[in-house]
Amino acid sequence: MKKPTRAPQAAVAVAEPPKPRGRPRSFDREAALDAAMQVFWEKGFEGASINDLTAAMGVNPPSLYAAFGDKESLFLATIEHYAASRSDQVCPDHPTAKKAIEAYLRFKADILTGSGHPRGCMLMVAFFTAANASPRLQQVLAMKRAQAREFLKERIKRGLREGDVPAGTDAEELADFYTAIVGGLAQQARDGATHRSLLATVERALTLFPEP
Amino acid sequence: MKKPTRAPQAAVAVAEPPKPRGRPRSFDREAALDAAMQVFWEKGFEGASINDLTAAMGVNPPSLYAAFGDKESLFLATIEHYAASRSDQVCPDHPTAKKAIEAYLRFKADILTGSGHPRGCMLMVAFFTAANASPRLQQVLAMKRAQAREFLKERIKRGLREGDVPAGTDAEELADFYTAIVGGLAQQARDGATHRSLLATVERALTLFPEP
DNA sequence: CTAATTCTGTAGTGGTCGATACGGAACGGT
DNA sequence: ACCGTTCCGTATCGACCACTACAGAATTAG
Repeated sequence: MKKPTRAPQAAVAVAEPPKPRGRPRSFDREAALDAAMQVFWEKGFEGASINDLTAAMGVNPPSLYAAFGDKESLFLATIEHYAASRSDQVCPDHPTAKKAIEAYLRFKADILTGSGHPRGCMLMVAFFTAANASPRLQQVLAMKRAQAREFLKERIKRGLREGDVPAGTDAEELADFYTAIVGGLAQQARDGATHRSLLATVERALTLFPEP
Repeated sequence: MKKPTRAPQAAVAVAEPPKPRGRPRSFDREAALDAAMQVFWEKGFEGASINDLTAAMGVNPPSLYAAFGDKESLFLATIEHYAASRSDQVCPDHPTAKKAIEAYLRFKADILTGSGHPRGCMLMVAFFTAANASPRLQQVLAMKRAQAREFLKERIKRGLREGDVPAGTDAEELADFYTAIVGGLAQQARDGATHRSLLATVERALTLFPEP
């Protein structure tokens, strides 16, 4: 992607933008994206109107459309923003599958009841509020859900290879179980459950993780 | 509510309707309600338009409004129809709390993946698609959710009294856990999970039901 | 029969939806 | 200074939303 040729005087700054020519944008794109994420997180995809979004972002409709495209593109951008800042933050360097999944569940419980943003999981809200959306959007959301399940499954499989998960364990089935736990936590968090209540369910669910 | 006085000639038929006077309704109210339920179940409250509903019910808008009131009233009627025909069908005569909850979970798994209606739990779809709805509607939905949790909690408490649940068991916490399981099952079913997969999760979740 | 009543279908109502046309403002290049 | 470019704010656009006015059809009461 990088063309080493043609670098006129930019000897120092590599990522320097080539100075856009027209009138500069009067708002912070990342801040506006974060505001849009909060609206979608709270009201869902179909439940959030352009009016809601522009009000929260402090931007007029033409600026929104110029910066992000249509409503669906903006939503996809907020999904990536959400995944990058929340969903994909699990560090993978836990010694055993059980510890990795414990960390994953605790991390989820933290986010689901965290302050400074709406309750529950944005991807789950999106899932249930995109029934009339385009197949493209539904496909992206389905992929995100499948990724979460895949993360659990692959970590269990690695535990099987490394011996910290007893042989004969059904990785698919165990991943399904903990995926269900995460889904249940997300729903209860949306319903107003406390962080403490979620952690209790996490603890209980972890007690039946198979050990050698 | 009943006035024993003034019963002219209705000696035999007690529930006989007093023969309405105007033009008779040209559609079956229960069938229309069931069709509306399917639409709301699939698309959610905000996602289902009056157009979708009238098309599925085979009825024109004025007939819909005359028979059910506004959209929210129709939705509340479908919620009751759903609860009466699906959610409230658990027979309570199981000898132990574990068996009762096992039956409850298996029954949920059956409904969530049943044929002849959309996947997943209508109440959960309603929950996530009523963010902009009236407080009255949100309150009704919250009550329905609380009832499900209460059913589990009370059955566990009864098990504690009758001795089939070991003393010291935290009924609140255990009920929260199985409520999360049900929520997770509902989400996975909506996502296309098989009945078999759901049953596997149910089996796994039941293995950590405390026994004396 | 006529009158009263209740439902049905047509054809809309005002309001909000997502998305835009347009003219002026703010910038860099020359 | 002047021009091309890009963004901003106003003021919409047609489409769809939940909902209904109205007139005629179907029934019962008398």
